[in-house]
Amino acid sequence: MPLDQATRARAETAFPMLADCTPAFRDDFHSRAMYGEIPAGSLVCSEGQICGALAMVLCGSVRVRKTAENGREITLYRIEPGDSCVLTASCIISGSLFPARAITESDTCAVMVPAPDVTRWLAASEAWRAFLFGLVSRRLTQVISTVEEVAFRRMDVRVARHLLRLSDGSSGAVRVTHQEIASELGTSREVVSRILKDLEHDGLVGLGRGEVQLKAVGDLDRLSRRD
Amino acid sequence: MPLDQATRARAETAFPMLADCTPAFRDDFHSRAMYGEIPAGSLVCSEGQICGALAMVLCGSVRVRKTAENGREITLYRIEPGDSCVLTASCIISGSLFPARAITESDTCAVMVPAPDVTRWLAASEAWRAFLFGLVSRRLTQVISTVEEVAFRRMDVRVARHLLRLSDGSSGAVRVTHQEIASELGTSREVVSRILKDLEHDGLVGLGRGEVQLKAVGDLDRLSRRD
DNA sequence: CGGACCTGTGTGACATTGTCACTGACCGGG
DNA sequence: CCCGGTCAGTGACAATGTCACACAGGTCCG
Repeated sequence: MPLDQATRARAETAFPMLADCTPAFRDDFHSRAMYGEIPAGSLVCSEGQICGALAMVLCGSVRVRKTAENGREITLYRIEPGDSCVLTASCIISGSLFPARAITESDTCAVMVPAPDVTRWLAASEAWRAFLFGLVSRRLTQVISTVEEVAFRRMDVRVARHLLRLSDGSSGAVRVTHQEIASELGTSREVVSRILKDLEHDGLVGLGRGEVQLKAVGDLDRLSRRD
Repeated sequence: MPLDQATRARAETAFPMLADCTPAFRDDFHSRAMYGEIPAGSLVCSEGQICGALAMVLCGSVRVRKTAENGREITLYRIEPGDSCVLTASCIISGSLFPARAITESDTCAVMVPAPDVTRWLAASEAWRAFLFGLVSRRLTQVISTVEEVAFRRMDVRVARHLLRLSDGSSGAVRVTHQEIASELGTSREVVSRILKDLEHDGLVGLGRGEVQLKAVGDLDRLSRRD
């Protein structure tokens, strides 16, 4: 469905580029973009797929992950409000294949732009070019920092970081299973269990079925900054 | 120095985009681009630097790597003839900082494009847009596959792959130190030494100071495809 | 020639992480 | 209540990372 007034406003809040661009482009954008909602757990884009539209996320989040043959998986990055799937963008523009899987983590709403418009605006609008390149550049930087994490960081540090990210840095309980943490970080459930047990032993967290209580956020933060 | 006739030809061979584009753009490109040579071992771009020009490589190669606090390092990807440093490109266009270090591995020659022209052509030339997005897309895919390697692949498999890459898949000796392999793969010298000793024991390779002889390329290839 | 010195490699001990096999604890629905 | 599914804990062992140190092959220079 095309954009109503309220959705236009939300889009312009999430994507400041739409406020800074020329009125001509903005009108064109709003006349072509479609509004869509995607329930949690949907497969947005799968390995090797050719993408037909660019999703610009307004609410919810999408996890882009890579899965190994043995079932282990790792999160490459997340697409959150104000973001967009650049891999999709790259694939649209370069015609190449999508090298990972994207799955909505929560109910997600987005503005969808058909592929032909994505390329057309690339020629027509300075703001749109800057927007897309900004996305790609940020994404590349994010994936590179993922490489750094995986290659150099100790697993307890990575678990601590992830817990803090989940809790927004505040104290309290986080609802998450050991398996979910393992999938996020690209390791196995047993390793996460072991590390959480150690953290519990040291009083940094408390453990319950499907939840982790952050007890000493200061210590967790210190741990997460090690090395 | 600006491009002479021979260099123009080399550039068009390495970058087919220059042959497929409009004559107007091609002329513009050749009038603005500069030819440059960079000796092996030069630091092309360092962490956090703002890039002033886009290098399009004609010969030689550039290794882009990330270094950890403890000195370990890993190769993110290589820029080889026909490639260009997209991180540079992204940084130019989005004005962000370069998140890694790029060092020439061998004497490298390249065509340099000043940053203002990079953005100007982005508006003016369809071929240039397709070229840049293609680069970025490929690069993102490469870095993602690096994540996959690091997160999921066994180290002996990765060492075998790297040796085969170095030798172009043929038999014979490769001049490389254990430390160099370790830096390439993001591990430590001791681990590489241990794995090479095992490979030697199994008759897959022979070892000498600063060199590895590939003795059973078939077996190495089989190992490199495991999992 | 004989050291001083540098780079490259080998090795043992130990910590961390990954894998496998199995156990039991919790929770919802019949 | 029992059953089946999800979730977590554990021990054993393999693979990898880290540290400390030994040693071997060169180069340079007195």
